[in-house]
Amino acid sequence: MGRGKIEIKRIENATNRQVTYSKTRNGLFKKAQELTVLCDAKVSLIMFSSTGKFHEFISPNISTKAFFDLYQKTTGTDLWSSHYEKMQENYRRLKEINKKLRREIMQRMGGELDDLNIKELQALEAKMDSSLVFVRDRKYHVIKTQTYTHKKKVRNLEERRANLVFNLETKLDHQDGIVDNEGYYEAAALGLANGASNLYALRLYQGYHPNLILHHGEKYGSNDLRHA
Amino acid sequence: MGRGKIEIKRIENATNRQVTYSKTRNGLFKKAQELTVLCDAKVSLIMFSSTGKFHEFISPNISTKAFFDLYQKTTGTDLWSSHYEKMQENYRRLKEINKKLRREIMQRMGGELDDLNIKELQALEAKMDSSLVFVRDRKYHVIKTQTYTHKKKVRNLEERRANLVFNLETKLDHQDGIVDNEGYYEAAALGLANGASNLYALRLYQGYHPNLILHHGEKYGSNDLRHA
DNA sequence: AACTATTTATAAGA
DNA sequence: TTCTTATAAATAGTT
Repeated sequence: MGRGKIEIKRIENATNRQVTYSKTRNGLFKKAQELTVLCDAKVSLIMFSSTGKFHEFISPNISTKAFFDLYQKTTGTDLWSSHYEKMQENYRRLKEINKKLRREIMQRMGGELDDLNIKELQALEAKMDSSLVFVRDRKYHVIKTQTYTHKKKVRNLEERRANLVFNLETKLDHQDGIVDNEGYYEAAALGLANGASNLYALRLYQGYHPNLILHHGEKYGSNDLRHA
Repeated sequence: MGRGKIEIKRIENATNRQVTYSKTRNGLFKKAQELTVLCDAKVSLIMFSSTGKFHEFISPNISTKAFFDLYQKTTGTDLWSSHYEKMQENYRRLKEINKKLRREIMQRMGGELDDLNIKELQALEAKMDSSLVFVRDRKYHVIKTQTYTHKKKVRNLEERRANLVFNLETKLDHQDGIVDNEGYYEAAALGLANGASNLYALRLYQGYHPNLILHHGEKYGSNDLRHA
């Protein structure tokens, strides 16, 4: 409808195409709106131009989501099932892996062993045994490192103590020339006791074996760090 | 547009409303089709009449699903999210659990120990140690059971051997009265050697300790099944 | 974006 | 629903 009739086929002139798109789109939206009001209908009209521009009309008495739900209910289709199925498959696989992991852990915790034969039990025991070696080695390494750090701290603190004692002795010498043991320990405590590691240093100084106080709940006499 | 102008408001006469719906719907579909062709556009037009009747037009160069995907991509909405948010949450939780299980296993295999402190390492070692006890106990139990079964089999086979030897001796006595050791063993082998457990029985009969042949790779002299 | 000649859509009636 | 037709509405080409 216009000055001349046009054939219904793609408009090759891009400008004309764009103008026609714009005019017809408005006409469609107007009609959709009229239909909504006049006939009490629900209309969803979505369009993308050839250049990808997006326009939408939807009857004001319904949301896009509700419209889609209605659409799917009416047509019996399920537009998200493909998405859902893919996820469901992933979920199922994850669950399966989880089950296996749990079983592996349970066995490594000493459960669910009933249907293992001797060979399997031996293999499991061997695995656990060698794993235990890893853990013990690691622990040994950590303790060694920590011990080294402690030793450095101790050295540092002993120096400070020596200085302290020296200063104290010098001072006392200048006062009345007498230094008793109690005074000695008090000075050491004042200088050193401000934290667990310092308590450790203090005890070390007093002649305790380091392993005795590194960790609690250990029997005295075990000198093997691998069993600490 | 018609014989008379009409006001844009709901048509109260149901018949008129239905007729107008039908006519306007056709007009819309025709325009949508024209737009698709003339302007190379993608159009989705879905409508429901006041009586719930459903009609749809969609540009032939795209599927409804693809259209919805395009719609969501363009608008940045996610119409499915509410449906599978719950599932996604479960999925996420399962993944988290899985990660923890893997870590636990890795640690029990002697890996990923770097960021454990001494306390944690000790706890891990203790756990693994006690688990090892479970596995050893189970193995011990299985071996004991198997040994018992073997013993029963051996008893049975020994009876058969005794019969065999008796028959043989009787036969030989009747022939020339001589039975040498080689013949003795041959007879035993004939009667017993038809499988691993029978080999076991045979060796047992020859006076070997069972543990020696139950499992390979063990040092002779270990009599503790818990270390078999 | 406006104009307008012309085509197209459709309201009312059959 | 469909057809007809008078008339309203939409729009192609132009400015």
